[in-house]
Amino acid sequence: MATTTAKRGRPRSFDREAALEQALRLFWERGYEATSVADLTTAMGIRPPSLYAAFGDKSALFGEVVDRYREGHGAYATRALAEEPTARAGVARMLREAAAMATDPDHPWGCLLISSTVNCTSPEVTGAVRELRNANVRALESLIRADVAAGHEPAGTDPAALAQFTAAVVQGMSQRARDGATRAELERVAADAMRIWP
Amino acid sequence: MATTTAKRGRPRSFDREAALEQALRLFWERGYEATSVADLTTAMGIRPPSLYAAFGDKSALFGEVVDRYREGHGAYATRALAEEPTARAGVARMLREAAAMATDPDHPWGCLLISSTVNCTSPEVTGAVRELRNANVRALESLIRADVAAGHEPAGTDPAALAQFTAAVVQGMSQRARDGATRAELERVAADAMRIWP
DNA sequence: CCACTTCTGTAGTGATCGCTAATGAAATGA
DNA sequence: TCATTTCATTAGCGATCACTACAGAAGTGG
Repeated sequence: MATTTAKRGRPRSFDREAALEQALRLFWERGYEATSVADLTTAMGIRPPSLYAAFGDKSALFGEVVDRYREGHGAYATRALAEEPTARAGVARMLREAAAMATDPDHPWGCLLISSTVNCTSPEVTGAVRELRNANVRALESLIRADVAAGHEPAGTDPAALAQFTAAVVQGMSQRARDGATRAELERVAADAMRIWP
Repeated sequence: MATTTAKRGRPRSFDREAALEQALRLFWERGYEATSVADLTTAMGIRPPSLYAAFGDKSALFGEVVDRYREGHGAYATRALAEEPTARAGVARMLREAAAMATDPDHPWGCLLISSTVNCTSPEVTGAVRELRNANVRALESLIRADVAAGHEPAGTDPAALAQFTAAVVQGMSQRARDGATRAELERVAADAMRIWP
């Protein structure tokens, strides 16, 4: 198979990445189901057939938005857990950065993975995003467990409980941000949450 | 004005309270906007004109549902804070009971006030329920502050921070319940959360 | 009985939902 | 040049949205 770099046919007349970013903002702000295709095409500056040709359908577009979010605005969490020397330090940094991200005035408040499919009648879409959240909880639990096994955390550290508690706090912080809580308030919540670690 | 107990005209042929309960279940499960009037009339066993005659419109029906929820399934929180001798004991009981309520298999998971208007395009409905949540946070802060002033809480107790932290934990527990967290897991979260109190 | 009031069921309203057929426009390959 | 390929536009698909006009049914007061 020769890799044909030259493209046939009429080239796309809009910036796919820029359009995707507009879709991300809208889904982040309003959620999956409350964002209509008409809303999307208006914000993206294209007509419905262009959206369907470039992205498939609404749920596929949302899937790309979720991927983009996880690699962009949401990547801080994975980075914090991966880069800090201990699980405890990673969680502390993640919570601190979550407070900043969730209240950043440059984009919608809260976390897209947490808020965009709360009221969604599509089991596929709801289930897929829920599974991402629950996988994050399991990954955090594994990270803490590995850290305990390596002797980096004190005895009495309960990986499952700490992961579940951290998940509840993060998801609660997202909701509080959407309700208008400030960055300072959420940073205080994050700092308080760390005090339950042994 | 004489109070006419006898009703004129054709009497209503359905149980208004039972119909309201069915609407509550549906709004709790799916949220405000994702629940259609057709869904509601089917669950309530009535036709649209009966719904509109008895409840006004969809948002007014939701308003009655919210009131019913606050006086019913959601009343445990106010009761816990009012009946326990200290704010600390009240919050501990509220969190413990929240874990049980949010995972009760007899009704939808989570908290209706927290989850039913996350993705809602009506500013009136969204704002009204958000204001109820934020009023609860302020009331909790006042309760803790009064308890501190009365000398029932140790020095160093920060009413605003504790109220915000508790709100985040409760709202996070609701989300975790909708994601499938068990009662035992959430009771552990609740118990852990109480450890940040001085 | 009749007149009056209120509720119920039928059958819609216009608007919006996600999505697409058909046609013309803009690029490439030969 | 000209056929081929791909995209953009117009226009509209059937389904569903929240909501209601209308007429008949079921009660009360006289």
